[in-house]
Amino acid sequence: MAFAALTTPKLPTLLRMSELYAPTLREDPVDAEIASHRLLVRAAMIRKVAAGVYSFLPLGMRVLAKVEAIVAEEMAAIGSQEMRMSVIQPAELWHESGRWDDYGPELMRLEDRHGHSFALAPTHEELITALIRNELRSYRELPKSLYHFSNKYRDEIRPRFGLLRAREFIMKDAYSFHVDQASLQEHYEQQARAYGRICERLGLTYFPVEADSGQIGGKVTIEFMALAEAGEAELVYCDCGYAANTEVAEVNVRAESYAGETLREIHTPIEGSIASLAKFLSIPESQTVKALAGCDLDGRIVVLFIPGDHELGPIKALRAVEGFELLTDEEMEAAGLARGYLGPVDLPGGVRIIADRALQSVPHWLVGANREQYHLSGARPGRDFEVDAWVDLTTAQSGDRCPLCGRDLKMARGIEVGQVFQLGTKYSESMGAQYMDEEGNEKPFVMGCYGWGVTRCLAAVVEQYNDEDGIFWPVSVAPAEVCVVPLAVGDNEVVQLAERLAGELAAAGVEVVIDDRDERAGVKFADADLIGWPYQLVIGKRGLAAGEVELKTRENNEKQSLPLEQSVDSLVALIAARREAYA
RNA sequence: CGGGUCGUGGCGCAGUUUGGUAGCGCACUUGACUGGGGGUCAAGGGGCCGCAGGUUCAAAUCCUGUCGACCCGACCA
Repeated sequence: MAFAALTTPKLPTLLRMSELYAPTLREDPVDAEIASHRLLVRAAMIRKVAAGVYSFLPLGMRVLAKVEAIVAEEMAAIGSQEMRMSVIQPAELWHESGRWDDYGPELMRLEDRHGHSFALAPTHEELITALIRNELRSYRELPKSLYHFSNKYRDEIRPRFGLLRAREFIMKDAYSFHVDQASLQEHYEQQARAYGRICERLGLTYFPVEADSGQIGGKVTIEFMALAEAGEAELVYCDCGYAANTEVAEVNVRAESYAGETLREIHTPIEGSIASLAKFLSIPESQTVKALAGCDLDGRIVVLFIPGDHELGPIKALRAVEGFELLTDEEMEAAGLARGYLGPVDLPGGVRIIADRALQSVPHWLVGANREQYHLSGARPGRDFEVDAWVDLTTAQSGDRCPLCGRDLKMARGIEVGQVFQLGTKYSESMGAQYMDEEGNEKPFVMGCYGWGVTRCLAAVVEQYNDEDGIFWPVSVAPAEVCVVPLAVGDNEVVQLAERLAGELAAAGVEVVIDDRDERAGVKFADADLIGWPYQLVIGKRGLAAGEVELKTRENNEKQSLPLEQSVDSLVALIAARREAYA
């Protein structure tokens, strides 16, 4: 089953800089720190409306339209149908799913004049489930996959980095409905492959990574991470293809013993921290064991032990201990725990001990002695203390080993541009969305959902495609493919030739912008470099005298001379080839 | 939510310490020159100094309140 994509760009193929609303800025906006934020504002793609809220100007809009068209094509290719759902949603639906309360202050709420409550949609599971539950009734109609582009609203604690963490943003979200897990699995894999293709067509360097499902729910999930230093997510990856978010990566951690196996106390007149302990004993931090005191949902105290050179993974801790929260200094004192010198031996009664599974292979541990300025070496699980549970607790880091091939993992930062989830029956059960199977039994739909951050991926592309002069867009999403730059505006010959070439390129289907403003060369070059047209066709008296025009490739800033009369043909061929590379 | 910084033409900033005619650069308008990397000269237009109170003969400047923005933090013992 295939559907034509509805969201297709109807973009004029010949733009005039003299007419375009594109107020570029010479200076960086003060509040912009990262390249994408800085350059998208300077290049007149976006303007800030409020914290984390942006408008798109014509240039940004053209890029958006192209991104959406690519996403729409890939959705159509896997049989997902485009629709459009409302952004204002009745509170009742959110009460039904339980998320009116669970979502917390991040959910933007409003009331109408009658006092009825609404949510501004942060996502659309509730609405689509409510939509289909009375109208999609039979197994014969399944599977179904639907998607839409819409604004999403999330009242972030701290919006920042321009489009990367915004309170209003555009997302493509698809939802699928199935009779069983096998059918869901099939579409889930199609969606994941579509996301890979979208990344490639956008020119993004990316990793699909194992991830946590967070507030959306469900267990299986893959995040699509565009690599970028400005990204807020951290991932580990391996040459063998394995990649995972450090928060959930189940990797093999190296942990080591310190000294002999006899239990003995060491006087450590230092500040109670792993770094100072390792320094004091002149050992690597990996030979120490870090203890973290917390409590569970009922307030019962739990002490977690992890290899000293690692950090606690908060998501993993929550999986191991329901409602896990770290104790404050005061709470530790009240519980009689020695802050900075915590250890597993002779803890107060009733305190549970949960240890990272990597420590299972460490026969004896270097740990706190539960009294100020003393540590224990040779503490042996099973002999000196009992571990209640062995689980995976650490945030993955470089130097950990790949769970697939055992090689050392590397770390990178990334921007999460998309995520695919298997929801299962979470929403269909809580919201009573059922279909009738072959035997006439009512069954909850097995659901999947698939989010793609349209505005965020635009920022991700800029993060990967910028230099000191501005942006260099991949041809697939550039606001136009070629900028024709006539120099010497007073010169009729130059101007007329530029108009002719621009017209011929446009007629050949190339998206062209002509910089027909009465500006000096420097201004035109600076704007063209900033905005990031992939190619600049420079026409000036100098070249003309030799019967040549100049082609600048923005990606590498290389310039080449083209014979005037062949320039259109060769540029048309070049653009066709570039499009092919991103198709 | 905690800590910090800041709100002055469209943008970026000075002026606030020590109260007394609201300034600079860019942008904008007009004219002239100029024309291959943000040009030059000349003449212009544009601001209740975030908002609300207060002190004072007089407030961008001092006081109180309020709103907003930005940065750091909010698990990393």
